[in-house]
Amino acid sequence: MGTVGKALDLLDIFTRLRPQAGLSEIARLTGQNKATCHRLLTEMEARGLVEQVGPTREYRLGPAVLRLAYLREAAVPTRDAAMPVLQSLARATGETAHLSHLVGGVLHTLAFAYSVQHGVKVTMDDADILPFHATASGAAVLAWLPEVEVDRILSGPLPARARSANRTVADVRAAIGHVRARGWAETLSTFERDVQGMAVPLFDAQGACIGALAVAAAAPRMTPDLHTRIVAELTRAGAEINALWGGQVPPDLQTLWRHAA
Amino acid sequence: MGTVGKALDLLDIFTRLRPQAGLSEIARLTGQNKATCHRLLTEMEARGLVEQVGPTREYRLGPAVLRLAYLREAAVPTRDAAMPVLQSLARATGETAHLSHLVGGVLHTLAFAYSVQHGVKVTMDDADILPFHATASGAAVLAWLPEVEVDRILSGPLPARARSANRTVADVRAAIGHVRARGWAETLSTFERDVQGMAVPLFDAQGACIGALAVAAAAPRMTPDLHTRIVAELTRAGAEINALWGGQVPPDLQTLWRHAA
DNA sequence: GTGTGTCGGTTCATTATGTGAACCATTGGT
DNA sequence: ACCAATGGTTCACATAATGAACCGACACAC
Repeated sequence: MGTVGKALDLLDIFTRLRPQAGLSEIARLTGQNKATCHRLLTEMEARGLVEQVGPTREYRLGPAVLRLAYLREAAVPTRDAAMPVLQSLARATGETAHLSHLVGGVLHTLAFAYSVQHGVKVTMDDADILPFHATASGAAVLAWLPEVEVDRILSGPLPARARSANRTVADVRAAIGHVRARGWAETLSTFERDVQGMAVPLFDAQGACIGALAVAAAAPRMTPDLHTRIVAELTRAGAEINALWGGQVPPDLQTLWRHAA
Repeated sequence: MGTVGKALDLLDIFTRLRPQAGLSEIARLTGQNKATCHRLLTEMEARGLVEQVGPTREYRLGPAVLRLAYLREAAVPTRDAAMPVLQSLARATGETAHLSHLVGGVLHTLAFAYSVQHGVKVTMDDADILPFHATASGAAVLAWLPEVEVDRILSGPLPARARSANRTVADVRAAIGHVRARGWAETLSTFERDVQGMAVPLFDAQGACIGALAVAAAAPRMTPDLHTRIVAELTRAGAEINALWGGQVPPDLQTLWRHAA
């Protein structure tokens, strides 16, 4: 792996639960040498990608990332464009809608919208990581990813949540076939108890799968009627976001969605 | 310079006017070898920091920067915290208020707020770069930056705008003294014609200057009365944002601001 | 006080990694 | 058919990354 990759890997240790970390801690978490970490962090600090804070000299993400994000949204307004669709999807279904993005082999929450209809709702957070093995979004993405990518992802370590749900790689592979034939993915009480997730894939201009649009419903209030309504709204919204993003939906999937709506 | 620094420098070529660029163009703009650029870009693409788009294979900022920005704002909500103050400053003065951040020796717009009072207003954009030599924000930052930093910045090339305004390094150095003695910076029709800017510095928890809060007023409607109102509101808002951010304002500056308000 | 464990940061011999001129294969214009 | 771009690749070479050992500072235990 190149030096730049190592440096960028250091950024992944920052999460919502661990917003900052000391030098030794970072070295321990990444398995890199302390001196190496120090050099890489110093170099990133000079560009504002990370910054040191307080007398403990802990590192955290720096202000430069904000600037880059503004420029990205100005150049390609994925979030701004999708937000209205996401909100109308949440309103139409009465449940939580969310959008996830595939970046570097990991599925991240890009945006979400709640419905005001029910007091009990599935809650989310921006930048959360979604496990492939146990979410509808993950299944939707896997189903339309090239075989080699799927292999690479499934050969990785199974996250704790997937193991506890007794989902093996074979289970996931079997599910992929169903998902592809149906045009959307569904999971029941796997990612979280009492959450029913349904998702459709999103594509880029070259027809490569780059993420998923999903509805996360509170399982106790699911009915056959609500289920069909969600499928209809989800496929419609999926087609809409793909159109807004300039995504190229495979023709067979397009017809599946047309029949679902 | 290290490899990581070179890689991150490549990101700086993306601006609002040039949201994407081809490989050869990037190599030309950065002065790096084409093969080097390609390797660095490929490595950054693997982490989603940049992405390639369309049949031209041009590069642009990738989706990973959004995730990093969410995590940054979640960890240290600079923008969210400052936004209300910025809006009330714009409302109280009837002019445009904006906030800039010093990152990697460059002053970037972090946020801004317009007043609805007048149809003619000074307009801004997120992530814009402010020249030190010809803005109130730049002067405010220079006035409270360590001498060595000031030297480093002023020894750099003068931007075209500063030259056209006939402002030399000596001019700027002289101005710094006045700014420091007064507690706030002011420029008249320098950054843009018919724009009067006034700014106060912002500090981090260690008392280091990290940015500026400014009001950009339409010069034609400036009156002595408005001028004193802006100074009062600006210093009050400056103290407030420094408090919100946990910034340590130098004691002598605190007293200057108290007398101005 | 004196050990013992951290911490952030630095040094420097070793070597892995990055470098870049020259090279393809394509594309688009003349 | 030619030329001048483009994005991307190769490989001998040299620069830049590496990491065990080190430092001084701090905090806690005894």
